[in-house]
Amino acid sequence: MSDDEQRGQGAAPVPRVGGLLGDLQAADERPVAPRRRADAERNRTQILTAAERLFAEQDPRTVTMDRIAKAAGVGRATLYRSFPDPSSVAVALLDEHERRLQGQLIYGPPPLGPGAPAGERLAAFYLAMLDLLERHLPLALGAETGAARFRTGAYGFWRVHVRTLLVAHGVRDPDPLIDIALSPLSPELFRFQRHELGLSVERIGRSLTAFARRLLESGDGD
Amino acid sequence: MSDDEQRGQGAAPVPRVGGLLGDLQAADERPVAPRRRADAERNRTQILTAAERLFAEQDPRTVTMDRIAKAAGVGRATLYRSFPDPSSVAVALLDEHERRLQGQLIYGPPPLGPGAPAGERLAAFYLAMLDLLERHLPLALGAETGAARFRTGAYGFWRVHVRTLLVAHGVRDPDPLIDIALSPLSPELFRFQRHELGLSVERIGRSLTAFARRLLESGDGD
DNA sequence: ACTCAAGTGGACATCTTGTCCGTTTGCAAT
DNA sequence: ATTGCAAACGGACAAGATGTCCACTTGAGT
Repeated sequence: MSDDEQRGQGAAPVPRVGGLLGDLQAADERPVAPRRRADAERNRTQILTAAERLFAEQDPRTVTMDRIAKAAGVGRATLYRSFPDPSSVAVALLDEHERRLQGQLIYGPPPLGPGAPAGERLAAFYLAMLDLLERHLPLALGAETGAARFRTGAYGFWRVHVRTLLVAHGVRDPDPLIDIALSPLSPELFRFQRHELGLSVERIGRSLTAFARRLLESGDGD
Repeated sequence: MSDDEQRGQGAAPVPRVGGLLGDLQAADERPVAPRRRADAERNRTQILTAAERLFAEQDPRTVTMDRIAKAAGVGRATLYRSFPDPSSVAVALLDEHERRLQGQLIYGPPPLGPGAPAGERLAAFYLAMLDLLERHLPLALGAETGAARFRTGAYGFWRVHVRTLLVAHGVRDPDPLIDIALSPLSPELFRFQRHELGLSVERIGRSLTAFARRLLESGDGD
């Protein structure tokens, strides 16, 4: 769960995600420490548990606020108190899993963490994200609906990471390339390749690895 | 409009799009030639005209079947007779504009058409698609909702084209790379880069050009 | 002119959304 | 323990969207 979930919340609070980014943004608000009531905490857990099951069971795009509330055994208004829409529930769930990878990118051993050439780090990042998508595709798809993936804190984190790699490699104008480099990781695209085309994770992974190396080839800069 | 719009239609006919692909699939049904009634044709025109305006005026994701029907001055059931959901209306509109580009890719002069190296053709394709996105972004965004872009006939056409380029360049396992190479053209991504990051079309275009050349560099095969 | 299938559009039942507001409940101060 | 109060809860409501049904209208062959 996000650290900033301890903050007091307004009428329709959007749970902030994205780890480091969220920490920085909420830093000045944290000391107030308005801790959540026990029943609220319990309900939140029920909501997340029920939602994770729902997203896995049916088409993640058809999960509705009403059904989440019913499945969690809470009223609709209670659910709205914590989340503005179904996708933000999925985002909150995904956030837990993404946090580990975020740590590995910064502090972990190469090639995922610092120390390896940019091209190798990008390739390793692709493989790690593929693994994440394979294991949590329903959540990733559920997080797409409503406010797009570009708005999530996690996406902001991936952007910062990829930008670092591009700059380290000496790319001339890195900014437009950031999101281009991230676009092959779209959950919707993964679903298509994986379940409509029937490609294996390994095959996609090999292509992405070659893709990453080609994109950030050692030798020339730009 | 699609050639296959002359076909007879069932209860909730999905207008097929995508030119060549559509033609091939409908080939055996065409000779029946059950031509449409005049009032149906008139309504269809009204629907498309009104819808194009609606998609441009408001957030394309919020355009509803009810509003399209109201704006076109027809009943809801009449609208459902031709299109199953709002996104398929957008797809039909987009299809007209994409058809010209499809022709140029096959019969036009290089670098868009045959004759240029694969990398240059891919770069030219990217630029042409960017131009299309810039001019018809609302429609492209409207076409995303509901059945995803991967299901449209047009996307199938782009896949065939890119696959041709990859094979011509001698890529070992082209199939997983097809959709990876197409992923930077996601309308949602374009909207983000263009209107949230504030990048110019030219800047995105330069990045994509470099990207295409790097991806299909002359010299090595794979 | 006549016939009939194709086409039309109002209406209906269902579902979802977001918010309001009276009631309940946790927690801390007494 | 008791009590007071803000936080939390959840039933209910109005608005709006969806997909389908069906009685009526209309275009186009005979």
